[in-house]
Amino acid sequence: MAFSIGILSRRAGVKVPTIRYYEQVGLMPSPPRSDGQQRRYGDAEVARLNFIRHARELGFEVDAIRELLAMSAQPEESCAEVDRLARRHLAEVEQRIARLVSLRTELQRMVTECGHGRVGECRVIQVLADHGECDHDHGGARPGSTGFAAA
Amino acid sequence: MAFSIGILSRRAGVKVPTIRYYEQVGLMPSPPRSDGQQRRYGDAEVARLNFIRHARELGFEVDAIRELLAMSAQPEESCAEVDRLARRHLAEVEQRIARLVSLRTELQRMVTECGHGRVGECRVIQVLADHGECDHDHGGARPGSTGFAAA
DNA sequence: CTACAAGCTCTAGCGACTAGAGGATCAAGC
DNA sequence: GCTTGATCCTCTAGTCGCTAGAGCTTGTAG
Repeated sequence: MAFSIGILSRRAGVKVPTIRYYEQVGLMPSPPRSDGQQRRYGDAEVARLNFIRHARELGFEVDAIRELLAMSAQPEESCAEVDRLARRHLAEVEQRIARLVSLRTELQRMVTECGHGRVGECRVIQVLADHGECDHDHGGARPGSTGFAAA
Repeated sequence: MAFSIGILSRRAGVKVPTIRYYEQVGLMPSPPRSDGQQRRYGDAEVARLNFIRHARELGFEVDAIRELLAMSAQPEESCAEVDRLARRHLAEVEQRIARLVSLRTELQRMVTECGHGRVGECRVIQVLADHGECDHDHGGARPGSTGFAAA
């Protein structure tokens, strides 16, 4: 019935130090201890940890999971808050996708324009160097030199 | 000709503490100092910092930027390495997009299936709770309770 | 009863910054 | 020349979600 943190780890697919970390940040309860101060868990903790793991896999932050867990303890309440949290997270994921997609576009343009010649004519380097707000030219850089290479 | 870190900050669009951090990790050179030990920069540093900022905006890691900067100092070399770095980064971005897209799908499914009733019947909570490896039932949870809610 | 695996606490590290304390310096105005 | 206030300096610590390791104790199987 009562089992160790290692067993819990295997049953829920979460590493032992991570479980202790979750306890520290208040996602998991402080469980009862054995005579020698070792943590003892039951099936409810497996379920809770699975919930946490799945929420993390979906990209929810620890703070959000704390709220989701608190809400799931109030099954008679309206789920409007749960819905709001999930929608907000969805919106964040969509923003990150949009941003990454535009990064991908620019990266693709860079690598397809690269003529595979020398660094001095490399499109990748040029794009990285040219995108700043250097609207006035800083003068005498020879072609093929970015002029800032000394660290 | 020689200007302060604050001016550099404004010209390159990078915050002052970030510039000092870049110096610490070797992306920016240790510049000459004034009599009172304040950093003095020139135009080359503006260009270098713009390069760094743009690479960061494209999601390159600091280690990769260090390599890109070193390569750009060798304009006669082949740009094969530059190309390799950019392509590897592109592949990482594509992986992240793929992962986020599948997250988005699951999140969308969750929120559209939510009936906006009580938490106990909320699809969002159910999906989070059910996805684990709890293939055998943990017994007597009343309908509407996840059975792990005590922290 | 002895190994030794697994547990414990505590501290520090990752990446890329950001924030703040507490003090020095610089440039401009009078 | 002097004062003011913005800017600069170094140093430490915090962010997030873990992960790694040291050094010690406990549990369990043979």
